[in-house]
Amino acid sequence: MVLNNYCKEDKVLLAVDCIIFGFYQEELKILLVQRDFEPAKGEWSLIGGFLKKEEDLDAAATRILNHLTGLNNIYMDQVHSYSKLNRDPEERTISVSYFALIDVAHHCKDLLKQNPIKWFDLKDCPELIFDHNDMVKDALKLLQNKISNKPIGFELLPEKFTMRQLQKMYEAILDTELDKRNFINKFNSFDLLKKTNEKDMSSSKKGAFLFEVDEDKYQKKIEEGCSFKI
Amino acid sequence: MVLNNYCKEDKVLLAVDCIIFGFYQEELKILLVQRDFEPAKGEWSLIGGFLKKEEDLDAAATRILNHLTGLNNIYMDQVHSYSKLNRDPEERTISVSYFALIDVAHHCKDLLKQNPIKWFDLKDCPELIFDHNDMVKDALKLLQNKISNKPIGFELLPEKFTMRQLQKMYEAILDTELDKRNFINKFNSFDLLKKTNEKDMSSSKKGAFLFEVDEDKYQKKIEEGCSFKI
DNA sequence: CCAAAAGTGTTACCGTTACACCCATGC
DNA sequence: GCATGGGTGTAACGGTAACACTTTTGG
Repeated sequence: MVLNNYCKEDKVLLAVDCIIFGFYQEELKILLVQRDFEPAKGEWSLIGGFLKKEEDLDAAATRILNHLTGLNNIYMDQVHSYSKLNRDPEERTISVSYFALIDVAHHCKDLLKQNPIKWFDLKDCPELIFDHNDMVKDALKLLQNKISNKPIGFELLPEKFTMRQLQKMYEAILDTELDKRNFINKFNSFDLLKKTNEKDMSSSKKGAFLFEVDEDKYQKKIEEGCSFKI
Repeated sequence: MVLNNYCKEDKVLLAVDCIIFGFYQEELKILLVQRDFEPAKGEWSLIGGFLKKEEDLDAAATRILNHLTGLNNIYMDQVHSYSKLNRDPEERTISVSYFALIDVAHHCKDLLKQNPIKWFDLKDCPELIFDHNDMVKDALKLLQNKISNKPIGFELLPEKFTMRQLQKMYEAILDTELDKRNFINKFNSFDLLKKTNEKDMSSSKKGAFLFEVDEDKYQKKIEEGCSFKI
């Protein structure tokens, strides 16, 4: 058995593609870029780049995201590696996908203007190049799975949010409707949130109380590995 | 924004490492190889190889597995990609891990003799080279997660098996004890198995009926995406 | 005063869990 | 005849799901 029979010629180009999710107007959004170079110039694509010698995959994904959004400390998760022989017609490329959750409000709007990037409703996502549509599907599945077990959804919301926003976010991600009272009861049972004295007045006359994550409790619960099944 | 600024020098070596699970003696097992070359000669390692130009990752994993076990049609799932800068001290290598479920009974014993490979109790797994211990942990987590939602565990068993074997396999994977009656009731509610007229006489005097998967129902249920929460 | 969203508890139902005894047979 | 594992059903419990009315206030 020979395991170390590798050839330098078998080295490949490694790309990182990011499925960037956002949430506003009660919809799950995805950030896409219009390619300004061949092949597939003018078509929509995930935001991506190539792995560099001096970084690992997580660092590459972070760099690519920071470059396009100006944000640091973005929540990210590796999803899958894609390697079909002709997925990139230009050159053999393996791509590792990451999904990212970003708070659209924090996201620097200037960069949106400087770059040919745009938020799309996930439900209204255009045809993407290569196998990027598959990547989006797989990323969504993983997100749905993750959020059903860990309360990572906060990453999509501003620091303070209403219970209704939180619920709508879950509904958008899971593509389902949830009962208002059951949702609140369930979420309160997790004991993760602090009620603030502030109200959001933008969506009703009465106003809705804003909540925020109790970071101490949040960290503790995550470490304990509690179940957050919604 | 420049997305296509890749350099040929950033190409990397891509490895595939397989976490091969088996099940016998009521224990979850893992197949490991003792390295017969430097670096880390003599240490235990996952079974792996390098991606070749003309194949994708799934094909590479299949090839590596077939080479060592002689088996085809092995159940496999990609787990994760590992890319820490110095994970392989010899040369920058990114590794994509796969877990595989194999029926140890079908697995050709000659290959075990020809090669420095050996089955270990997962609980008794030695220190492995590089980040292979992490790979095993991650693979086990994914397996536990998968088997809680899809009935893939059959892949570890011979074609015909007793309910007790099935239960012990779940117990081994999930590292928990299950109630005999509840397990059988639950599993029967999935309506996936056919009772045969044969009995396994090896573990009791009365003998235990052998069951087999009803392939038609199995395929249908998988497609429908039914829940198989144990 | 009315429209529109916020906020709040209780009950019925169903799935999960806990649990014990008889059966068949080889020795 | 007895020790060993095989096979079976029911009842209590707990979590999930269904459900409606009152409150607030800007216009």
